[in-house]
Amino acid sequence: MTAVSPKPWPDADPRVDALVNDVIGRVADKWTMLILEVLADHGELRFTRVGKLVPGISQKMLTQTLRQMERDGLVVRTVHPVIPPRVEYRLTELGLSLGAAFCGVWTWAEDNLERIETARRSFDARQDLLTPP
Amino acid sequence: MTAVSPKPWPDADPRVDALVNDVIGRVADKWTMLILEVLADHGELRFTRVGKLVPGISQKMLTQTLRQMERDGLVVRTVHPVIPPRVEYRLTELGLSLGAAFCGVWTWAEDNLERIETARRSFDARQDLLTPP
DNA sequence: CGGAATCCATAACGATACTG
DNA sequence: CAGTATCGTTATGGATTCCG
Repeated sequence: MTAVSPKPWPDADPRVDALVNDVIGRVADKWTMLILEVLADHGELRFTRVGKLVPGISQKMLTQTLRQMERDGLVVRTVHPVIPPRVEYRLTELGLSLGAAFCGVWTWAEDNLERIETARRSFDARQDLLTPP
Repeated sequence: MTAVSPKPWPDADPRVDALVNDVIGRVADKWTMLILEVLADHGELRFTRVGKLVPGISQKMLTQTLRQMERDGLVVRTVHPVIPPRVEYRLTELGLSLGAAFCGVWTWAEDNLERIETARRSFDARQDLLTPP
């Protein structure tokens, strides 16, 4: 992590804001995060292996998400010109740093899972009181 | 942040994993993050005011996202029984802690915006080389 | 003012089939 | 094995209208 501004929320400039939001939108989706995790855990992996390590992902989304991540400079794709083909994926330094940044969110989610589920049940119970069919 | 496991990536249990992923999937979307930010910045806000502070959000998504956040215990919704109606939203302690956790991702995005854009341009340029119509 | 309800376009995704 | 291509479905989100 490089320099951090002193304010609790980093920026107010709407232009930077929009870009940051765009980046986050691309980076913070379900599959990207899961692939990020397995690559951070296992280092370099083959295409099929990544697919097996990410629970419910379809082959289409696997390809698509890996391409995006490659485009964004989060992973490097290495093609070994052999038959059958062998393609390895690993995180770049940028990808690793993103993993580190997201680590806080993962632990937050873990730490607060029950709190959230309790809140949901409570909320849903309140809703049911207002609509008893 | 409470106790953190020693490993670089927090968990390997597939069940917890799935739940965490679910929570992250809900919590890490575009609008939730933006609303989280404006509420963290401004404290308590009225419905319309939040809408104005979040750049391109539609009224539908504003309502929907705020409801979800309320259900998850991230915000509290206070209705003042006056006319015209006055409804205020503010972050709970849980919401604030999520904001703090996401701060790392925001600063990461800010710090690496240019790196990502450079990577994208480079990637796109490489692609164009392979398909010159 | 703060929504709820409806309609509609399109983007996202999964399943399937085919290829080098 | 590591994809690409196509199709059909579902989910998502904007625009609009109406209501207490």
